[in-house]
Amino acid sequence: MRYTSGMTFLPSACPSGDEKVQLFGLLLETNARLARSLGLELESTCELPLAWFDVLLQLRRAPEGRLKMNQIADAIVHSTGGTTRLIDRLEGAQLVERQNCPSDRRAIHVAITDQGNAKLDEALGVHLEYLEGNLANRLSDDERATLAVLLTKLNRPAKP
Amino acid sequence: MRYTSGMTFLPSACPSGDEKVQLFGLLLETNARLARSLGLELESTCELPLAWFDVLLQLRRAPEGRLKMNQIADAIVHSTGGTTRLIDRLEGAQLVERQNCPSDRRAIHVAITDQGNAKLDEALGVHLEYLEGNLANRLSDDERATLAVLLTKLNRPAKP
DNA sequence: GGAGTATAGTTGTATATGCAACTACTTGTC
DNA sequence: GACAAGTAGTTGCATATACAACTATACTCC
Repeated sequence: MRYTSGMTFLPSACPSGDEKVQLFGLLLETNARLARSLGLELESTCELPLAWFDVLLQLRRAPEGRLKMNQIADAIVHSTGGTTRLIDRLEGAQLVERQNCPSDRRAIHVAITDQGNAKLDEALGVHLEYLEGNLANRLSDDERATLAVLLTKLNRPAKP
Repeated sequence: MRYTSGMTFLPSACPSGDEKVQLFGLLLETNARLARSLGLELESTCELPLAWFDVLLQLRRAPEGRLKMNQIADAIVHSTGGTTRLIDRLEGAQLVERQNCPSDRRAIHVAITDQGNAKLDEALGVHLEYLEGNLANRLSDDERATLAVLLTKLNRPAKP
């Protein structure tokens, strides 16, 4: 390939090199790699899909260890339909249970069970080890703190 | 809820509050939100799924505008089987084409077509506008540069 | 207090993806 | 130069998820 004039590369139609486009691509790629490797790790050592782990973690963090369906859907960024079936599977495995919500009969409380807590503890062990080798390894304490700040800014919902 | 002693919260079995665990969760969540909103945007305005956009972008960045199947699979972080079928769809839409590789008859070159380039230009317009409103909006130039550095460190393959 | 609107969750259906088994080709070794 | 081992890509099958239509319940405003 030869370029006859100047220093531009594919000048006309190539904002693919744009700094923001690259950053966004990097975010997607990094996430995909980490999610995949962690997913394989959890699946092979705990038989726990990453999505299940995510649900259990959200539940543990929640007050009383339970959330409504739509809160889960939002927290794990799934559709409500997808969440229904994901919870079906978790309930089938007895890691969570559905409970009626007395104050709103449309709503469902999803609570983590003892089995779910035990499974989560096991998975957190694996996860922490994973993070030692893949996160703490690569970023210092300060860098991790900075990253957390930046991601938090990015994560805020869009303006109306 | 009351706590009788000290300041710990769910003390025994709760590294769910661990700083690294939180950071990792934040990364997954941020990514999921951004990917979803960009995907909806691209789909509704260009009829281009995010995965297709990703492939086209990788191809444009590649020298000669083409890559082998396994390079694509790696770049977009899919399995090779998944990539085969993704490329099937893109080829069906005439956005890319498969070409034989003369030096290795097992390999396939996937090249972006003129139609593919046109579609990508259209999508990049939408993407850039999206990034204005969702990335440039929230992070300064410096912050974006920092984020790029941190993600790059995170994105490196694990040690053997 | 009843009609209309909004919200929570589920289900039918379509699609996208991963894994494992497979074919075809290449490379290395003796 | 043939056989073993490795690599590139495809395919069968199972599964996970999204979207849209639907049901049931709650809220609002007249």
